[in-house]
Amino acid sequence: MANEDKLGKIRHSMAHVMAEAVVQKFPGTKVAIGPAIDNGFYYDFDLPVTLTLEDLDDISTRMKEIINGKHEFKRKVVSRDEAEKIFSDLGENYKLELLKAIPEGEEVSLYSQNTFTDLCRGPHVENTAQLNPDSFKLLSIAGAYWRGKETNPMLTRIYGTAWENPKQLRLHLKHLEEMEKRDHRKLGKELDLYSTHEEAGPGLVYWHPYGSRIRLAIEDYWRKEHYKNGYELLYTPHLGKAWLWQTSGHLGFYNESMYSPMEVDENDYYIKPMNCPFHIMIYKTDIRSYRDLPLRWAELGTVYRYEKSGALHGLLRVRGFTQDDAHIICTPGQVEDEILEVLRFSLNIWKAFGFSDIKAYLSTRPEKSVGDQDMWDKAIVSLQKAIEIEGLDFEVDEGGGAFYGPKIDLKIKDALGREWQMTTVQFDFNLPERFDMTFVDHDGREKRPYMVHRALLGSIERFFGVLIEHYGGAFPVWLSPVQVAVIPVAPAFNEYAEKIGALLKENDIRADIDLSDNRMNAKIRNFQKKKVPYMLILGEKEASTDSVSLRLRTGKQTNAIPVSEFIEQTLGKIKNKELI
RNA sequence: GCCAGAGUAGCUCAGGGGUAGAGCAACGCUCUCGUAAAGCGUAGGUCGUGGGUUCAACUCCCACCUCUGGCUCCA
Repeated sequence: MANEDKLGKIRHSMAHVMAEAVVQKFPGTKVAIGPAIDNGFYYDFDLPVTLTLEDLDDISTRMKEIINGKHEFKRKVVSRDEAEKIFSDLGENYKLELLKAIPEGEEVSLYSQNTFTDLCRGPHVENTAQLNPDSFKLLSIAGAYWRGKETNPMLTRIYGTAWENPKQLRLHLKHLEEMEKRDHRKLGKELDLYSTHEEAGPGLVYWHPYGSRIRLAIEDYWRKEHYKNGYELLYTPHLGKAWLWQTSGHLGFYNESMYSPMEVDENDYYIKPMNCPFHIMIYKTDIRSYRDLPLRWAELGTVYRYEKSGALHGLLRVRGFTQDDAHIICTPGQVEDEILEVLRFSLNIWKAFGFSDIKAYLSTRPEKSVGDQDMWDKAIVSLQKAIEIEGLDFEVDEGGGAFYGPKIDLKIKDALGREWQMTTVQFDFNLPERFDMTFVDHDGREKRPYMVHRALLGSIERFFGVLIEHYGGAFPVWLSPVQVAVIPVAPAFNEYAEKIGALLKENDIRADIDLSDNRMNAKIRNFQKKKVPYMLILGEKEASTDSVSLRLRTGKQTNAIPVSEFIEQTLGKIKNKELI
């Protein structure tokens, strides 16, 4: 898109202007790379000082001056030797390294504006006059490894956002504010949904009563759908002896994500980072016929993985989580249908939770991998076919598969347009081999089944985090921890409130009855802050006519609804998974 | 794990080398109330943990833990 190109040029040019400002302000700074990114730009610096947030203001001010100076962006093609001389004179060793990485035969170009020259392929705007000094903002300072490698030195990265005009900038800043408001960590506290505890172990989630109510609603629905779609549900242990993990290969290739073993009766036991080996143990308790296949076995399996401390993030990145895992074991001939079925099933579930903007990513064979080429090719074809039949947008991630098989990942877009990787459907050519899984085919011969791993929601914890942000805490009725708040207008009507509350509970509606000595207005405010979808206000009028006065969290109110009608209506909304 | 910033009452936050402050919440009393906060009062903190400097540290210094923004990694 032409517009995107234009913004890209603006952002990339902003990065250069920022680099100039930083180099001017902090002589001795070496510059690394500074690309345009979604919504803005960044630039990585090797600075002689550490930056503070106040420095960003100074840098912005200097940037505005540079922009207002109406400097031309000049492009110059130079020979490698010339470029090398320029950057070694400047002492820009990062640029020299980048220069060396440019393939032979490719043009080496420099871009200069005002006092700053950068090794850059461009393109840029023609003149800083085309940048608006009031449509960018420097946002944050962060550390970043040179070229993204952990062993390389840590550089200082400054992130900024830049737009064509101040209005667009304002809109974007508002969007950022909205994201902050919906942050699941903030809402998790405000709505009393979950907590984590440093003294009890970081990255481990404690589900509070209201969070648990939501989780139960999710899991109940999940189980029902799985039974409906031909799955059996399993429960398996949390620990397994080293033998299991040796056989599966996890001790070899997954060791650094696993918790240290504990010794029991002179054996090493490991807490599970994955559920698959356990499902395979169940598979191997019997001789399986082709008539038994496909087997679809699902489990809400809680796993523990060691994550680097800096990687932990609210519910989205934790050390203990429950996967909505399943393994499909089938004949090679069945696999195509099974994949299609998984995809279809998955899309239905996403729809029920209110997500319909979904994109698929197909990952193919990486260099280091197991299994013969023919199997890989066929598997990839069946994955792609399924994506196409379901009419999903997709991208191919060449070589992005696991070493044991190709996969489809689904990324879902939330209400704010952010993509989250949740569903994963992965072929496994490794475990059936390692565990010597077999089935007896038509011809009486033992053959190797295909195995497909899949997680729909991914993990309950992460899904919950995304769900909170998607709805901004205002969950659809069927998921709301409190579906109905019952509020008497005065203590004299407590009895009627209790009667109505009991009736709701009898009908499996989650109701909280507020008999505190708060005034009615305060009660409404409290429930409003908890984003309870329905509030029933009960006083003389209602008690005498066996009715309720309904207030929605939107503020809308309807008076004198007969009790039975309200219950029926609410049950209908729950069943149809309506927002409110 | 790495770079930077932060950690003060249940929550949100102020303060600052001389014995710790507000609002909300909690608790008690009064009020008996019609669609987003009634009034008054009481209680609540080894100022993240450990060490150091100092007559004196919540404040300054060091180490560690955790959180936040990133990098790396990923459900």
